[in-house]
Amino acid sequence: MISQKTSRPRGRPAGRTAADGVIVDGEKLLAAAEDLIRRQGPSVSLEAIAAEAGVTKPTLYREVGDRDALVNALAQRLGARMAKAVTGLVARASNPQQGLRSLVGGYLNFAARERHVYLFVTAGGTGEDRVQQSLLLADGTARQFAEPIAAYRSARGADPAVATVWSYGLLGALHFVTLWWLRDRAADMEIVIDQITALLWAGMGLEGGAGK
Amino acid sequence: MISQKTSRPRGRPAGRTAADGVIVDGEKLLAAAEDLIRRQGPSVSLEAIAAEAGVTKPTLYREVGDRDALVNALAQRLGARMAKAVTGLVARASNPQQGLRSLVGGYLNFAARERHVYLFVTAGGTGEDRVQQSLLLADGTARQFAEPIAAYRSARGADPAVATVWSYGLLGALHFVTLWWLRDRAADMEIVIDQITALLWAGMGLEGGAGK
DNA sequence: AAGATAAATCTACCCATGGTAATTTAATTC
DNA sequence: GAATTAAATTACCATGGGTAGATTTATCTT
Repeated sequence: MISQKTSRPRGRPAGRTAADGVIVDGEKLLAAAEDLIRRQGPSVSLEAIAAEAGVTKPTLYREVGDRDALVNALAQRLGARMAKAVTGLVARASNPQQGLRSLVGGYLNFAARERHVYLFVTAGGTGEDRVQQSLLLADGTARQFAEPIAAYRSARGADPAVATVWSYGLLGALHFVTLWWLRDRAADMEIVIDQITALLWAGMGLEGGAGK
Repeated sequence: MISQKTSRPRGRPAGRTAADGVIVDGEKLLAAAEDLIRRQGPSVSLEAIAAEAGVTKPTLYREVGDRDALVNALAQRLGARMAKAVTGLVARASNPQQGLRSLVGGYLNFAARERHVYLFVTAGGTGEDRVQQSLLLADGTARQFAEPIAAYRSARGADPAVATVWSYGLLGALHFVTLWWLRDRAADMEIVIDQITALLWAGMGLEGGAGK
């Protein structure tokens, strides 16, 4: 029961010239994909996504690539939006610990609000390279985490080389707790945020002095 | 190019009676599945798995269920083996921090050795419930983590309610770092183990006194 | 002991979906 | 204005999960 929308005529569409700059616009396709995923969950077919955007599979293909490419593209999009929302919150925090708490809370809230898209980009790949698929969203974010961590530690004479591993660790913790919470809703969100914040805060040694 | 093996006759197999107890034995199917996944990667078809075990799809179906059920069953198997291997290591550790380090190292090593099966059970589900699929392996392990964490904190007057969230957090951190390491091999394993151990050790506050 | 029923298995099929080839129409170029 | 290029569609193929029905052997009933 796909939207079916316009069902264009068969050949090259009339009236549009290459000099118009913006062609079919991959962005529009991605937006449509997101929309449909939001409504129908992370298992939508490419056919349905194409239909939602008013095109057909080959066009979707030419524009964004195969399913893995779509997951990739949406991961970047979601990552960017998420980063924007969260950094906004963090900036408004009154102290570092509150900042971390804002980050954690922002992440959880965002994932909850965008549940389906979040799942699509973190577990959506049917592709071969499952490692890559699992880390798509994390990769972008990890780099953003790594820099401040390294800087902070350098500033206090602690080894900054941990930054990459810690970034992936933090994101993994956040991700799993998010999944668990999305599934079970077994605890109040505020409490979960407090608990995971406490873990990460202590883990990064933001409490007292620097590590060895 | 499937093994093809025996190709049994068509009807009910001769000579076997229900009173023999062990029937076709789901365990054998699971072992065969693991074997084939090890050789061919986490994207094997059910058809291939059935063939590897010398049966056909419907039999595999009757015995273990659909693909999600297979992932589930293998997750339990792998989780059990992993737990055994790791607790063995932890038991031999000379002190708590070394114990944690053994756990981390054991996890990473095990995942590396069983790379394909690990990926099959952590990212193998093509099914609907992606949240569930992502947490399959973690669920079993998290319960085992939660108890000692709660006990430890109770013993020092700290709130034991964090145990569940922390368990998933720890496993998420371990999982993501593992995936990152499996993909990039960008650092020496021993160093990665040290780094993630440091994060978790501090995070759980095993260093100094108890939390608030 | 013969016939009826149950159990265990395979063969053959259906159908959804990802991906591609061939086709059609419009714009652009020379 | 014919030839070429661009942008779509329709129609198809291949793979793979899942299932219905056929087939053979064991067990049960009378």
